[in-house]
Amino acid sequence: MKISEIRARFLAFFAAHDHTIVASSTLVPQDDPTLLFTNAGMNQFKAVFTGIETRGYKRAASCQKCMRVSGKHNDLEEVGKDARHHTFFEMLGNWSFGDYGKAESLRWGHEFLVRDLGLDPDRLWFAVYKDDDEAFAVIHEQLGVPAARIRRLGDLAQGDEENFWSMGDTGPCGPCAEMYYDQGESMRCANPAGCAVGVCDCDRWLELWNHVFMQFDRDAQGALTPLPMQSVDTGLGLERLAAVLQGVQSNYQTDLFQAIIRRMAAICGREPRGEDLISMQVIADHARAVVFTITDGAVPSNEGRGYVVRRILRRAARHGHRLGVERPFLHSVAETVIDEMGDAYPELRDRRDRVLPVIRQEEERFLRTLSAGLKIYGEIRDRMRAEKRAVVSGEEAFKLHDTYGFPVDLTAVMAAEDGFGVDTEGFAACMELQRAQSGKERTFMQGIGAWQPLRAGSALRGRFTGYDELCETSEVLAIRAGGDDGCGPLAHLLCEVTPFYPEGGGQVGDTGAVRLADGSELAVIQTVKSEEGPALVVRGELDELRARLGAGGPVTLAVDAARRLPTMRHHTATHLLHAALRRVLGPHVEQAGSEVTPERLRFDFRHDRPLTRDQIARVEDLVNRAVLDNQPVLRRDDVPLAQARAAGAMALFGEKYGDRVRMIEIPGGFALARELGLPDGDTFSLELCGGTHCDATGDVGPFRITSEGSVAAGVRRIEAVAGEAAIALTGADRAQLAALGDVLRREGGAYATQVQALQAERDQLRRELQRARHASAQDGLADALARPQQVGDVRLVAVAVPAENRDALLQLGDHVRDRLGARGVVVLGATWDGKGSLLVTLTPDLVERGDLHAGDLVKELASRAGGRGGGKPNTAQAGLPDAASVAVALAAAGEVLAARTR
RNA sequence: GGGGAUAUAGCUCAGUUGGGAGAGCGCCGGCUUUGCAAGCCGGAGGCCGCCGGUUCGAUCCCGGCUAUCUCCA
Repeated sequence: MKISEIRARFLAFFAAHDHTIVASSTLVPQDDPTLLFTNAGMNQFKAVFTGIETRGYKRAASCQKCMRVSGKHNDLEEVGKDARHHTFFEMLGNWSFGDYGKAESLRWGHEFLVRDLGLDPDRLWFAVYKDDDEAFAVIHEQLGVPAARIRRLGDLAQGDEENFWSMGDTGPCGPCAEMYYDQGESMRCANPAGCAVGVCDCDRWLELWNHVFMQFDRDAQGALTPLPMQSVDTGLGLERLAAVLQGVQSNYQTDLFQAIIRRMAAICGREPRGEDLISMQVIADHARAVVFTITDGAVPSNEGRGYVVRRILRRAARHGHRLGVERPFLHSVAETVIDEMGDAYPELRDRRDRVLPVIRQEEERFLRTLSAGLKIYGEIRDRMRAEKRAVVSGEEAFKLHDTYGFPVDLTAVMAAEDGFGVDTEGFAACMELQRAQSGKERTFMQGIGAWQPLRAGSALRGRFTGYDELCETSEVLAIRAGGDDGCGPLAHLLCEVTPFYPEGGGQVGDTGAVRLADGSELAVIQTVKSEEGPALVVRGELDELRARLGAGGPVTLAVDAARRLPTMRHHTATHLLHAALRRVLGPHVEQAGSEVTPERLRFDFRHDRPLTRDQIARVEDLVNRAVLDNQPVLRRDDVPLAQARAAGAMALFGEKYGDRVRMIEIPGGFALARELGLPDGDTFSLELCGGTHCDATGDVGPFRITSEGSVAAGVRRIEAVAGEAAIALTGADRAQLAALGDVLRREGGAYATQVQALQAERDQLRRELQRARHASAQDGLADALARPQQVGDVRLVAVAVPAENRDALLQLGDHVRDRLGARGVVVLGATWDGKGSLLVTLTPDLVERGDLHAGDLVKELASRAGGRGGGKPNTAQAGLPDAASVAVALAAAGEVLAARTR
């Protein structure tokens, strides 16, 4: 049975049992800083389980894209070596939100595996939590599984959380039941404690399906109280289920992986055997991970999830290298992944043309890093040979890895070719040191406490009204600690209704004030999201604030309109800019990030080359025309996601959306229609967006692009201003131009041409002046040259010259030296900027002779005149305090030279 | 968030007791050549990333900033 069929049958099975089939959520979670990637099917239902969010269904099933890159079974360096572990994998799951419970979940699970898929029921084993008699009974009595094949595991009292699931130390938790498949005696391990479910962790006992029963809420003391809404959360690994059904012993032998491995074998021309097979498995796994993460909006970079993507991609590239492939190849493997999985995940096909080049670019970048590293390695090798060492030190290997991104295993390969070893222990020690160092500083985002209600019994739910209101009277529901920003402790307030917009979607959080019942005020310095609603950030100790707020009577919440209004202008301008960019550059332009503040807007988007000046002008023009059109900005709240997509709304790459979304639409008016040749009434911009906007485009006011540049490969950044800020900018520009006009004494017009002419004239004059000065200086020197001082066997020319900078002085020195030809010493003095300067130059034969050194001479002369200097044997310079000291130094030249020459 | 490295001509990079900025490729001009990713000669092109400090003097030493590369989280 092919993987695609298993996936379809799972969903069909649960659909037949009244489950709503939910699409996989994106791999890149947006509002959850604790999560790098979606790592379980239940991620998208987290808020539903905790009761904060409700959906139109109580039963759901999905096939979820998942990524795991850390943890003992998912260590990146281990993936691909064994039969089971992956970075990217698919998780089948069914859920009950306060609907059915253990019995149904276990029964359906069993029914699906045995009756639908035809697994041998005698090979199924079960594990339940020690005290979960209910689950035991269901499995034993209703499913007819002999007691001998049901194990009781875990013991919370002993700290053994086996078969007991929890989200964290506190919160929802409960027992779970696991379904295992016995792969047979031939797969058993040699564990001395025995080979059995719950004892060993080997491939004989394949854990297929985990059913979690969320029954309790655990408090800080560890006490369990039953939840009002009992839920079920299950996870069934698609890859391992497929391996069982296809009768193979490794996930990599299933149809989907085989297709990818075959492709790789064709690319490198090797057989999938032994070490080569391992490399191909690594590549197969990583190619899937790379394709899916990039499709969902991750981009290889040097931090956060982008860094994970890069590491995976580079590891795959490295294994390709090992297979003898020296040119970029991953993008072709990626094509196979897209071909194989595009039916189940249409987004792979939709984004194909964006994803493949990203992969290729990163691979090429890696090749560059490698060749740079190779050079550094070459230096190390030369040094080692010179020092007659045979082992690359841990520090050296680590530096290659840490600073130049050169993989250690490759260092080892290179070293082996040169007959060297590598100190891998030393390397590991360096690595550990760095790990410890960065771990130490992990206090980020800490200090946010739990909400403390001001009055018992009120629901902790804040409603946002800021789309329409800037001021509200409301009740403060709860307060919590908000960490410390370095200027003192912070606290968060949760209000029943709040006009304050929390930071999100690129838009900054609102600031403003809370007026308390006693007439005093609290400054709101920021607003952030929380699961319960917008949290107003204020300064102060928790206890002190609680005292001031009392029992939470009504307060007045006033948003700082002087910041909010320009922010709204910039947000609406951002949508216009996005639409204009797509019109001017093409539909491939996609938002890659944005920041909207009162001062300006910043917009990052995908485009692979710099914008020309003309394109920038056209984009700015188009936005201004859209403003001029003064079309209403239409806001539609609560639109079903599917409907919004069907309407062609631009969803932000990687943003997390619920089932119902908010849509911002800007119609294309008459002027725009003419400008762009659009059909009348066409839409100019349609985006999913939670931000605050102007009522009409005219409110945006003038729009000016202030900069265009690059932030990462394939991503450009535009910064712009609208409204007041644009007026200010225009004013500043006008003032600049006026000042320029005043200087040039011209009204308007051809400033550039005029400045060019002035520059040309200046260059000309400068050259002429230099020539004239040079000529006159040489004239002045003619006299001195004609009568050089004879000191011993050398001739000395020591004279002051009218040089006006160092270059001129050096040139004169050269001139005199060349005229002297041989056995000549030149000492020139000059004055500029009120300070004296001295130059000593020797003819080459004297330098060769070795008894005279220009540097020593100039030092001696300078010291006699209160200055200092030095230089090379042939030429040297010194600085002197003033013009008078130059004469002193020149006068001493003969005496100093006489003392030194032989 | 924390560390390491790099920033010099359009591109790839050299440049150490701190003392006149270089090469190769590319570009422009001339000569040569049946043809070629050809040859020869000449030329243009640089605030040596930005700001400050030390120094008589900084591409070079020190500090800060910015950008890029890279590792760890």
